[in-house]
Amino acid sequence: MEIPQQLRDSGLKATLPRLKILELFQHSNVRHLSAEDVYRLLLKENLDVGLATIYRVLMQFAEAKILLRRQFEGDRAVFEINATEHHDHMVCVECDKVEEFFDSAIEERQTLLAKQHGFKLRDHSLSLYGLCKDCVARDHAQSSASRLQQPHLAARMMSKLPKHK
Amino acid sequence: MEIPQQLRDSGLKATLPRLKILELFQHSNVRHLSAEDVYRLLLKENLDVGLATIYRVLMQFAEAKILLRRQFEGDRAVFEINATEHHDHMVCVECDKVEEFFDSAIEERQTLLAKQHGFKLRDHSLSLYGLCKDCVARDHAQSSASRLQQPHLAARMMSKLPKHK
DNA sequence: ACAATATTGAGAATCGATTGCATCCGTAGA
DNA sequence: TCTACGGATGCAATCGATTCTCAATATTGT
Repeated sequence: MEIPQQLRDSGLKATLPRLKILELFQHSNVRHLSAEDVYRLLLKENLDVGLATIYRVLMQFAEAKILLRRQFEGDRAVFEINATEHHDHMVCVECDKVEEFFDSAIEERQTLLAKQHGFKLRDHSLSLYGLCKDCVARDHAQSSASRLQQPHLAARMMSKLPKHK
Repeated sequence: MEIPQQLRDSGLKATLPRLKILELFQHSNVRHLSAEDVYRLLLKENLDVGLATIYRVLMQFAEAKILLRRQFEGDRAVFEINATEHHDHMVCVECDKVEEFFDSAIEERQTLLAKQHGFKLRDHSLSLYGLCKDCVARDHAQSSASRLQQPHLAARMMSKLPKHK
């Protein structure tokens, strides 16, 4: 469907910021984008849309079910287009890559467990955290050289790096 | 084990704030506490510990695996004592009650799926959101009277209430 | 008890996100 | 096509949660 029509169907005027933001999610090869991500991507196209507008538009798109809002462990919120089937996520704690997966066995168990608890299920969120295939391989290559000393707990505690670039 | 010893084993000095905070988690009947929750509970015992200290101590306890940090959908971070078996959560979107559950079938599927993706699993987070048994019952009782008009999408968008009291 | 060192508390600073407001613009109707 | 209305935008101010800075204080090994 045409983007402007899709917007009007949700009761939203077809403005430039909204058109461009939706286009971004439909065409970007990165599926999960934060408000800042969107802001910077639009800047690259010489579109200086205010951050406040981006936050507002993302919120409206989420309300209209055009986008899905996701919140991974401690990280800022990201959005993805709501066009594919339901799925959960594997997040690499090293390179931040996000992979998607679906498992009907897990879905069924969730439904069953909710029922057993008298719980009326509205939504759920399952995320696996760890090292993706590439990062496992890379870490393995490096570790042979400098395996000798691991920083101990106290030292690691002091070195929490910011997550975003 | 004695609390002071438990702290020293983690390389932490047995200070009053730390003792009291750990005690709180061991004895409070509410399992999941935010930093603010801890702050207010300590105030009730006439202990005015600075918020910064509480955030620091909670972080250290999480690093030391004494506490587990949890982050539910959009909400602030909460902590729970890491003494019981691993479990996941059902969160009531109406009364904020948190129930815990465990399902080995789900756990196994997660392990399998990670392996299939070449993913080295470190951690995972599964939360179900919906209405708990009590809130389902309460809503049901009220709905017969005022079922007539539901606020429409735009109106609901405008009424995002803050989550904490 | 003392010195060395870790910890605390208060407030300022940061971070992501939201909001108020004056202005601007998309769109339905003339 | 033109116009006016109401929604949409940008900016700056603000928010709540968390982290940082730094001087003052408390804990621990000796």
